[in-house]
Amino acid sequence: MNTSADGTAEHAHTTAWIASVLRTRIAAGELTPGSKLSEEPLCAALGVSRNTLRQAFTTLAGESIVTRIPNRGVFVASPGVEEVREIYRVRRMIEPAAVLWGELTPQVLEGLEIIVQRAQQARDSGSVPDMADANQALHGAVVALTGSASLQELMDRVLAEMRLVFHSMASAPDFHSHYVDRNVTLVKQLRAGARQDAAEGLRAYLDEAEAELLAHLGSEQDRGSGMRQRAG
Amino acid sequence: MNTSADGTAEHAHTTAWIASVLRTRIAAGELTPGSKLSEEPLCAALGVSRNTLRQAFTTLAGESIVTRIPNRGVFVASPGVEEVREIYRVRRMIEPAAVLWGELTPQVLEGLEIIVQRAQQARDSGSVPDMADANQALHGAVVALTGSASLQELMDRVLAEMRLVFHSMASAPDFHSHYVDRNVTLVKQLRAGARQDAAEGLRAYLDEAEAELLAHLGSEQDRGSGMRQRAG
DNA sequence: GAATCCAAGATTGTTCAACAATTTTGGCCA
DNA sequence: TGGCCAAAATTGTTGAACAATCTTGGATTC
Repeated sequence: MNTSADGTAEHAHTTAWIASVLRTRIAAGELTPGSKLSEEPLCAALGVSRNTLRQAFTTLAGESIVTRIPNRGVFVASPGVEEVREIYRVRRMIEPAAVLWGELTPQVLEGLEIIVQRAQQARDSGSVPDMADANQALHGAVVALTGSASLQELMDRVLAEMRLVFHSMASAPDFHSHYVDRNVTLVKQLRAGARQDAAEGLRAYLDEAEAELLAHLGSEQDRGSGMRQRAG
Repeated sequence: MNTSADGTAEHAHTTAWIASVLRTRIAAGELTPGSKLSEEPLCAALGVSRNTLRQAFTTLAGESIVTRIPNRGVFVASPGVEEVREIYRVRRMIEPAAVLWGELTPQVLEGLEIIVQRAQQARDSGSVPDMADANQALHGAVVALTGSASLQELMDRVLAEMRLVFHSMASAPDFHSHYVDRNVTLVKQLRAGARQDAAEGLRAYLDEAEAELLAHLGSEQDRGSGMRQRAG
């Protein structure tokens, strides 16, 4: 019996639906990194069979949103130091590449401009979550310059993993406010067609952001429940 | 009852095993692009239950090796013109990026050198498959310069899709022989530390290769059984 | 009291049989 | 030939069952 509530769930969609529900809950921080997703309770809570839940698990594991340990269960991914390094390895490649070789149409530049303004407003009103959102939106839009759905998907996964990193931190200081101006500069350079400068500035920003995040992660050690992912 | 034949198949591995078997058969061209993977016959052939086969399908669909159409079944991916364009969008970003910003150790350069020599030998002996292999190995090794497992995984998927493109072509002309020298030049430039030149040459090569492949694909039209993927 | 070992219980991985929903097939009719 | 419809085949999902593995709690030993 599919969700009779609002309608859209005929036949052949419940697995994808369950995967999407879990994805959303994890992204929202309801299911915290490292926590176990036991089959029986979840089946009952979601109203699906164990088999379809397991299939949804397979989907999420493929997206690295969840970690499967044979015979032990599946856990919300809990990215640690090594995963953060990998995140920035990816970003340091594809973001500058997008800036150097992506397509810069007036419409796209307009979109970037709007996002940067949103970030400035968020900083003015002191809203850290809004600043984080705007920052992610901006860097996602940068990768969109490539016009590639695969790269966009990879970037989305990377940004989702970043959110997990933030969710797993006991204290979440303001990582974003002093990067707003850098983003303003980036967009200004793009508007001026200074791709080379934009790419270099972007790489410098990514180096700094990685270092700052790693420093905070190192200082926080392992207190809190979030057991780290085993090293790759 | 898992494979009792050679041993390694205790508990909790058959889904991954099945996925790997299918992956291999598709890569080898035994299962041709566009062909349908019906559940019942495959279950019988592989000796697994319908449920685990379906789970393997979910894994492969996540890797874009297979296309799932709700209520119709799963089919071996059959990349067409649009997919080829996407492949080269990705490659035109991450390969030059790897060349510009990857880590160039002497060991890695040595590895590239060896691959290029393999390509030259393949050309001398006139073996098109060996040339194709060497070409893929070289470009995979270029992406490995990034040090990023995620980017490597993306590149592996892209190269696998390229193989599908070749498998779906009725006639497979020699796409590689006249690119061997270009690859030699690329490695030479890397050895000399001329990253900028290498990146530009690489982008030019990718543009040419894409154009040539698209031209051949366009001339071949739709004869043959391989129905194209529906447009994205 | 702390550490070790072991059997009972719980959990995961897989199979099987069933059923609803949907698609495909094959024949009938105009 | 072309369209229409019921029968058959196929997919998506469920529920119960079982083997393998992990976890737990207690008894035993030092």
